[in-house]
Amino acid sequence: MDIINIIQEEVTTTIKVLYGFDVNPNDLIINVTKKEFEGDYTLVTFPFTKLAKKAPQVIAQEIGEVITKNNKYFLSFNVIKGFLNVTISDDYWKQFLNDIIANKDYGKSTFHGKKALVEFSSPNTNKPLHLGHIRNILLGWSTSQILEAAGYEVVKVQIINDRGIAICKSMIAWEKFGNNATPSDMNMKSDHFVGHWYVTFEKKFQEEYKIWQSSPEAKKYLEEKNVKEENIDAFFKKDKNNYFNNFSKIGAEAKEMLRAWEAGDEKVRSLWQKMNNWVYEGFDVTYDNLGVSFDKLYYESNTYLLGKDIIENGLKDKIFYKKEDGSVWIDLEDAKLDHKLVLRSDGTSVYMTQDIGTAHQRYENHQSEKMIYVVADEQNYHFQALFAILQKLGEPYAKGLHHLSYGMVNLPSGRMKSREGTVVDADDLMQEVINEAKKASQAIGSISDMPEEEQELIFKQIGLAALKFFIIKVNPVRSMIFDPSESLDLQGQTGPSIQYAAVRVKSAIRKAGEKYNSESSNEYSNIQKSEKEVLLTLHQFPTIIREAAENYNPSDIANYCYTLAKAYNKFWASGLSMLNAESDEAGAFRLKMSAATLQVLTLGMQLLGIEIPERM
RNA sequence: GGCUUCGUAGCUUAACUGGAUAGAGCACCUGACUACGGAUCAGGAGGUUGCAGGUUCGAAUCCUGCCGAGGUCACCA
Repeated sequence: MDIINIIQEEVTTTIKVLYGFDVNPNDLIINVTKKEFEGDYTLVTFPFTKLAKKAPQVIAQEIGEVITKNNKYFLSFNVIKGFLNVTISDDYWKQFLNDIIANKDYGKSTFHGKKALVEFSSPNTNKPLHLGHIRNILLGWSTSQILEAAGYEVVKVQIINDRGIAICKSMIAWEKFGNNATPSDMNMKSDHFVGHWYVTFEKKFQEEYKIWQSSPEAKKYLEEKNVKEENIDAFFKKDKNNYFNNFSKIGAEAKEMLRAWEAGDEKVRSLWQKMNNWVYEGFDVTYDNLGVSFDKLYYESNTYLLGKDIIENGLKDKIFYKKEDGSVWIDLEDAKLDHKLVLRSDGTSVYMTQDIGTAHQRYENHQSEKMIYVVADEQNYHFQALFAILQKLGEPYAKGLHHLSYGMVNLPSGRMKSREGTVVDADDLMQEVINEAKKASQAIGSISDMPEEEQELIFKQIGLAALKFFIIKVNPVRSMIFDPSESLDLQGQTGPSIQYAAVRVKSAIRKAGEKYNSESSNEYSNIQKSEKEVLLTLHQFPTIIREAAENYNPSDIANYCYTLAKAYNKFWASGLSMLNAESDEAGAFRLKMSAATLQVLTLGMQLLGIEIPERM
């Protein structure tokens, strides 16, 4: 049984006996004792002063005396103000180590049969993935892993935004300027190829816009809009969308293509198919390199009409209302939101309509209690509204919806802007960190004896560990500044330094071989401070996983892994030898503790999508 | 402007959800490989937790008001 539970139980009954009142065991405040004090766990006794009518230090003293007498696991205690510091006996810790080693799933919860669906990535198909997607994908992936470790059956999905004006822009540009070129003709990764035509479209559009700005038509337009001479530049900058919709030739072509697509025009559909397939081919490579996959793909082209029937029904039930112009709305003021449009006056759907439909469809497909949307915080309001609507519709899954919102990734120079060419490409970035890992590794030379292929694999594992850890360690709610040079760091609070701690253990275990009889670890006495710190940290693992799952927060796992690696490194350097231990018991114990650390680090990092190499 | 999220060392960040002297990493300075892998460890310097009030045994954390930064307020997605 878990020592925290034991403390809770003993303290609860002791309080009842000594002072005659009940406390909820879960309300007790029990922390790991701070390093500067003696003890393993600390009970805070301030909250009991009123009911016990005694000073906190008196309560602590009294409780301490009773529980150390009653339970063999409590070796000793000391009291400082309202803090009762309890030292746990070595017997408990030795048993604890045996338990970890015996249970390869230590830290995970047992499967409880509930299902969680996690949506992440969900890119547009007009250009390649970038740094923003990487944060999204890493959060989605690790959240999925964490939920699974917390006992859920997890379905990983993405909805691919494969239709709309954006992809039409790529298509038009390719058709007009592409001369039927293929990605291999231009020696480009196929999603980058499609992105290239998207950029081309924007460039041509801008050129056209620029020329138009000095045309008679533009002059008339400016007069109509009453724009003053000195504001013209700013006006044109802001008015881009109006130009696109009302004047642009190339814009009209793109819009016409979208219409043709919606009408099912065969030529357009086949070009669309071709472009999208190029993009998917490229995405697959990126996903594969990142080490992520999905269980089910949804395509917007199949789902964008969903939801209309739900709106119709809801209209009958008076959940929605119709305005005179025929548009349909919902009043969300009681949810502290405003009125939201759900159908346009011409009867076509908006984003919200589609999302209502897909949520419904997904529940029908998977019956998942939880549905998690990993989407950047710029859409906070949208998801609040969506969830409120589904609530009003009485959807059975409405209470299990969660928006895993995360902050934008900014560069030291500010926000990424495609127009300014500051978007950090996902493929480039991965390549860069892998190269950096390679350089660093070759400088050390510790794996230079290995076959080149194996080395390359390890460089990749290290580089990706650096990138992934750098991003995941930040709490999702915070927007983060991504400094490329810092992400290449392999030392300090980084993925590679955690890998390194684990790799050293592997090396030591290999060398130890059969040197010690594992059973004799039970005879070890006098666990040292640096050993205890590792044990206490190992002990937190199941709680950390549970909390990370509850809070949908992978950064908890990342920070935990670092804490554990750090505690272990400290032990490693403490002078307590494993291979040349003072006794068989000590060696066996330390080896077992190291193996347990390796096991936990491996699982913890796996939850983040990070692998531990054999050597590095 | 309304709503909303965030403000912690020069920089990137943590704090078990109200607990002890706010903990790390980077950068800077000083040390440690004839011990199991130095991508490490030991130590130094660096903080009025944006500001001002309040709540209480106790506040980075909760409340109020300011200040600053992001996001959002489309018949776009």
